[in-house]
Amino acid sequence: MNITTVLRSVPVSGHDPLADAARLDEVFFALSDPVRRNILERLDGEALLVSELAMPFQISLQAVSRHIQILVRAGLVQQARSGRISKCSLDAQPLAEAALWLNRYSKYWQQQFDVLAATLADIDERKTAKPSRQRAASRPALAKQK
Amino acid sequence: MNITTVLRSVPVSGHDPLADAARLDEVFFALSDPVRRNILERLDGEALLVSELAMPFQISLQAVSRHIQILVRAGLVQQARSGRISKCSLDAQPLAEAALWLNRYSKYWQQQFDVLAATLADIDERKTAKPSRQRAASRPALAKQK
DNA sequence: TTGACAATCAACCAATCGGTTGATAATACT
DNA sequence: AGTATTATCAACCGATTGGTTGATTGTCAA
Repeated sequence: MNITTVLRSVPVSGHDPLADAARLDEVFFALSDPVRRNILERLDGEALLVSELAMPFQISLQAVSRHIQILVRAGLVQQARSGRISKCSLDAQPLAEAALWLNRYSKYWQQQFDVLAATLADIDERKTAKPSRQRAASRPALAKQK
Repeated sequence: MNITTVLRSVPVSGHDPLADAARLDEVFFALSDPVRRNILERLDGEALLVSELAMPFQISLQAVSRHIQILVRAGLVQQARSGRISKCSLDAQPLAEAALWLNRYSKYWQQQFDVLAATLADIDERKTAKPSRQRAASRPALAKQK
């Protein structure tokens, strides 16, 4: 694998701002529906058939098929048709672009996590000073969110 | 500030799954338009008037006003009306919910950053072994994305 | 071969989107 | 008082969405 392949595979924005923006439009739009988010969640780890994906929903198979088309359009799902069946698999790469865009604002919620961590630490400190019967679980995992 | 206030201010999903899903719908939909993303970008750091926000666009002020309504609906923008003017300010908190949802897939692009880092390290190693006139800039900043 | 099955296509529907223009409300300026 | 400015409301338009039902395509199986 050469460096060009790697760089092309990495979601660095700026290659083509116009196309990037349009792609972001489609990705965020694809994520704006609970059915489509559920499909993406269930495709995390395993490829599924359209009919399998449609199973839990109360809507028609045709409706689910069109939801999948929207995901394909956004580049989030790939379909491997083999005969009459169509295996759907996840392509998470466009999600990286979306996450990268959102990351611009991480400072805001990072701040909130810091407040939470500080408050928990404060509570922990008070409890340690005057021990009580029930210890609050410390949650470093939350603060690690960066 | 007590712990309840802090917890309520922290974007932990699961308080009300139904409402959370609907909120995510609105947030992701709000992000699916380049005009609205641009507005959010320019509200990062300073509050602006509707007319100031509308300035760079070729569309009517009314159209921009409605884009802002969509952002308000998603909870991303707050408007402080004072007389005939309306200062718009950013509320990034709903973006945290979106980022949290996306974070489920971070393992995929994390993997890609790892490949990039490894490849760059490999290139760096070869260049060090047989020095050449042009060094590739190493980019730990990318790998730090977690 | 015949029929069941997986998936998509096609046409239709009500609702919404993103834009327009025109009217209105509320404030500020001269 | 009269007028310009800021912003929203209202009505309209073409396009799209998300759902439906019905027809079609292609493959597997009895």
